[in-house]
Amino acid sequence: MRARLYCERCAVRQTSLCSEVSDEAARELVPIAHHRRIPAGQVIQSDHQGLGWLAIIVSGVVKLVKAQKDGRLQIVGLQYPADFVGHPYLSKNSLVAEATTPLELCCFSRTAFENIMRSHPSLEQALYRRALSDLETAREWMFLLGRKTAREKVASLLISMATRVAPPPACGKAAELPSRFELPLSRIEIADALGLTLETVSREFRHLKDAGVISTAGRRSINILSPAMLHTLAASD
Amino acid sequence: MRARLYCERCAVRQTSLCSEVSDEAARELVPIAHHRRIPAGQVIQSDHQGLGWLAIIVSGVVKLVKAQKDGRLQIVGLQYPADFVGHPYLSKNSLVAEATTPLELCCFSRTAFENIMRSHPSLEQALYRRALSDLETAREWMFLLGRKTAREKVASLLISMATRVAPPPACGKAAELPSRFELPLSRIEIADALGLTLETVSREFRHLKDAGVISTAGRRSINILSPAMLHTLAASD
DNA sequence: ATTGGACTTTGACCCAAATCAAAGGCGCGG
DNA sequence: CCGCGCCTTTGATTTGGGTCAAAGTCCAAT
Repeated sequence: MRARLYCERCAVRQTSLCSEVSDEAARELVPIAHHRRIPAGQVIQSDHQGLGWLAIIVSGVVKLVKAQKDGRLQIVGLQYPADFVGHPYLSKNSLVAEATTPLELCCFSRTAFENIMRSHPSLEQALYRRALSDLETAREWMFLLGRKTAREKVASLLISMATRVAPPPACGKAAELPSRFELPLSRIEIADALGLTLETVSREFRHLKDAGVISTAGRRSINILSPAMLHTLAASD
Repeated sequence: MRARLYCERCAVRQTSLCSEVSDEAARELVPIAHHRRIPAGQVIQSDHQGLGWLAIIVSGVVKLVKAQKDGRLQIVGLQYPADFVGHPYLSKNSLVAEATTPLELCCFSRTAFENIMRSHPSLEQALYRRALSDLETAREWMFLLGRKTAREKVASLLISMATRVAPPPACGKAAELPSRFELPLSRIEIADALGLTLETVSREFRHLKDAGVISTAGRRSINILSPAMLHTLAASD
């Protein structure tokens, strides 16, 4: 199984980098991989001067936060298992990446990784494709922020989180919503992702529960009672 | 002058692709370049099945629009002279690119361009960097959509358009706001870029004029009377 | 120069979501 | 098992920006 090529403990799912690069590139990556665990809430890269590392998420969720000095902040990206964290050729980005749940990472030192990238176009291309996919995600999110109502925003985020947190669908099958999943974000974080306040998020959760679309157990468990209704409320075309 | 390498009529400014790739790559690109003019308002790529072309903007502005069937729409990107339009390895994107002003493009057929890209890593890397830069722009924009007030949104967009529409600053100098520039967007387009309505945009223009920050001449000419005040109102940190 | 139509401005009113305020409940450490 | 914080819910009120409506302008084609 090729996923093992990276690193013994990296049971990263099929979609990860391993299946996108040439065998030689993968073989060179193995020895420079190392694991790391990060507790929830910890910042994972301030990344001064291009130092630090790049990583593939093995388990857990990372939020990318853009903040202003006046205290306002907006979550501008969520990275799930198999996603890449950090960018080579770092554009001194003004982002903070933070674990929203306990995290398992498969890390590569930045310089070693960039060296392999230079000699293996397939690796560079794989990252390029990921950047394009991130861009597409960001633009979809821009539509949500600019044009959707609070209700649609919450429904959309629930769908997107449920899809990404669930195990990947069998090859060739469309992704389906799980009937139950764990929220990787608190109410405040959901609000910061959607450009809302936590009170509004809470009220929309209440509405979804009253409408029989979802039910909750504890603070983080969500049951999706009516996937069809949820999709309708999300109004994603 | 290296800019000429691309194509005789491509007086694309210094920042463009030409200065970012190897000489050999640039030499291969020249023969496949061709020019095209596009009137304002015209859609420039629906790009079915990866056909069509990729282009560098020589003059004019392109808006990237994401629309839903219910009529809501959001501008999710603006491309200015020297920017790239379209993505290789096209991720069948759900975007429509449209000229907001008359446009001059330097076009490359998609397949020819991708072939050159495969044999010239410097070209691929240049596009990768552009994608990362687009991503950074998109995330900045997400903050604006999610967390800024109408006034801050309008001020921010004015600054960004004024900066990009102006001639590039002398090497080593910081970009400075021109005292006068032409808006590349109508009021409706500004509203669609900022997640507002055209009425709100109009009212914020009025406020900026009353406050002596800008003045207008005709529908599209803007005079920046107080760049400092404009920056303050934009609240970009 | 005239004129028609689209773009823009302005005004009046309304509503979705923010803000302010106060309980309530989950879960962790003792 | 208990109690204390913090996260979350709920309620009351406010408000920024949206909606609806009407007048005013720019400008391109006649």
